[in-house]
Amino acid sequence: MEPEILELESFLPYRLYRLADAVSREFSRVYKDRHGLTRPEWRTLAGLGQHGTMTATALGEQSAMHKTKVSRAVAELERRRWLTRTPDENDRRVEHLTLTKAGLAAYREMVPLAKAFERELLAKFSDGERAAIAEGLAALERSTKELKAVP
Amino acid sequence: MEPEILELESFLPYRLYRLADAVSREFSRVYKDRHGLTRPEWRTLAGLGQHGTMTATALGEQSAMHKTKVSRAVAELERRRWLTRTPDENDRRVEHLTLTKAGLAAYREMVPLAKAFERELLAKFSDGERAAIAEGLAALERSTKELKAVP
DNA sequence: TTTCAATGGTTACAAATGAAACCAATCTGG
DNA sequence: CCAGATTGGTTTCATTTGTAACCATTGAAA
Repeated sequence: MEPEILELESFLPYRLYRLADAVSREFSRVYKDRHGLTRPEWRTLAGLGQHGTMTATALGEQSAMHKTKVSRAVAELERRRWLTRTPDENDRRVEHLTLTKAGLAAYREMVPLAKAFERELLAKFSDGERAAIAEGLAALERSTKELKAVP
Repeated sequence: MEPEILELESFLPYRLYRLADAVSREFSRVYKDRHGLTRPEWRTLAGLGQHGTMTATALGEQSAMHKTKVSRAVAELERRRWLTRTPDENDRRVEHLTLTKAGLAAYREMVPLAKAFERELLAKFSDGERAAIAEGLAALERSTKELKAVP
């Protein structure tokens, strides 16, 4: 029996990784060039901007980050005075995180840039392609959720 | 005018990154658990297994890795005696990389595992979903190629 | 043919990451 | 009530990564 060959270019994990890397690298310029944020810091800002107040654990779940990443990102944003921590009344292990005025200002400045980035990216496609992207990603996401559920 | 909010969960760069991270993390068990390879090392092995002989530059292009990653991965695989370097006859800066018997054996052992992984992942979807995934990814890839062409 | 730019590849250093240990605080079962 | 397990979050350490500088060689132009 003939030894098999794997075509890397069409291998799903590789394709996804490469795609994400390219898109995400390009988008990182928006927050890196502008404010010198790292990706975890940007996600933290985005999470708090979107939800108002969150705990570190909730942030980690929403934005798919390991708790050490969250911890470090929060520390840095606090150092910049972009967020504050408020201890929970009932459970003193928990802190509630909220953006300060400065943090909120940065968030509001960034949102339109993020949306414009996405819009421009999607503008290149036909309606059919956009639909395929939406359906394809949704299907893949469904399948990775199962991965998490089982282990 | 109302300040805008960005829904992170539906933001394309974030979705792609999360997806790639989940899939690629899961797949990494195949080469990490088995042989303690890093992702660049696995890709190097895959590239050489697929093409027989390549230069480091070609490897970097094919598998979308920065040249330092390639350099380090090659050094490690050489240390394991999974590949050898042959200086180019005409240009002494260039080296041609080839898998040794041991490297080839590892490659051949891994290919079926990789294919099985992909097959199982795709088995969860309907024909329509698989078609959407194929079309959607292809469209996205086309668009990121443009990104590279322009900068 | 000498000089200067470009190319293939490696190395040094700083920053980002992941794993595991850790510290409190809280919850649970006996 | 209290010993052990669990949870929220931080820290430490080793590994991985990215950037930039670097070395050697080759190519191109004057």
